[in-house]
Amino acid sequence: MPKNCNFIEKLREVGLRPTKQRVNMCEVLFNREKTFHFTINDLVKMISEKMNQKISLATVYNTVHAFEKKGYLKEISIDSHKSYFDTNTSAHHHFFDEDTNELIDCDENDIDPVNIKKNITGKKINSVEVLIKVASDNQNQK
Amino acid sequence: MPKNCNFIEKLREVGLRPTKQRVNMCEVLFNREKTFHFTINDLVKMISEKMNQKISLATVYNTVHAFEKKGYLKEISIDSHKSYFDTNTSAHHHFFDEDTNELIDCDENDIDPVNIKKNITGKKINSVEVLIKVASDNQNQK
DNA sequence: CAATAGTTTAGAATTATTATAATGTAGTTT
DNA sequence: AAACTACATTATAATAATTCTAAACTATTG
Repeated sequence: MPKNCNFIEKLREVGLRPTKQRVNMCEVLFNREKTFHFTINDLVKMISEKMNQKISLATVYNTVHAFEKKGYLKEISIDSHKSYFDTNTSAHHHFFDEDTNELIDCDENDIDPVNIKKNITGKKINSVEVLIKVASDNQNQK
Repeated sequence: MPKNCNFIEKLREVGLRPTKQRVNMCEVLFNREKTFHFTINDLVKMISEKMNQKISLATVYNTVHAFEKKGYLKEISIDSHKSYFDTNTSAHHHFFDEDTNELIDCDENDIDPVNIKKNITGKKINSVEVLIKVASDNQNQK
């Protein structure tokens, strides 16, 4: 079976029509071993290059947000200038390499569960996320 | 002694000239019991109202960033649309109330230290921050 | 109090994101 | 497989957040 079948399936599941652009986007996003972190700009470049075909910025924004709303992508905000998306949508933690501006998944086993002893009264915890900022050892920190 | 003396001092320490606008800003920012979370927009409004005098957006941006660079303010990014600053610059964790869009400091004693068992090799950990998103109990989560 | 170095300001420029409206296309119907 | 329809894509315009600019202003120094 052609490798795109599952993407077409996936798009249909989510209620999106499997158009050429969206299938290309899926290949860039989901056709990989490891989870993948990207900015919208990264993604536009990668799709244009890999598929050597231009894709409109608006399409990328719309489709990324459609995937996000349906839970196939997750937004991670580092600071006001750096917003990433992650193909790993489960609750998990991140390293952020300040030297390379790279976002790296934290293996579930490499960090102990966060123990919150006291929550805001009357509220339910929806998510707990840890961001660990790292940098080269021999360098002044941010 | 006039209440502004310490702000003038503080500004001088940081290498900023104690102009009228900056002293006003300091009053809004630092003249309070509890730590204070705000967006740039919040701050402009508060200064204008409290001091009943207009202040330029550019001045607020410049001065906030000057304070941030010198370590008197800390940026906290919730998602790409919500960037907050915090007058508590020590490493600490936050609750984010998704109902009210309010950022709340987490008391140091209310959360156990985060235990990171394995770091990226060759890198030094600069900061570890936990963001706990909460919402009203009887409400569908984000 | 004059000189100067740094500051404030309005508005222009820039950047990231979203909206728009015309054109195009996937999927369905015939 | 032609044609229909609903949804997509696109270039561009609009909006929003932030930064830049250059002229007018002000705190400090001598």
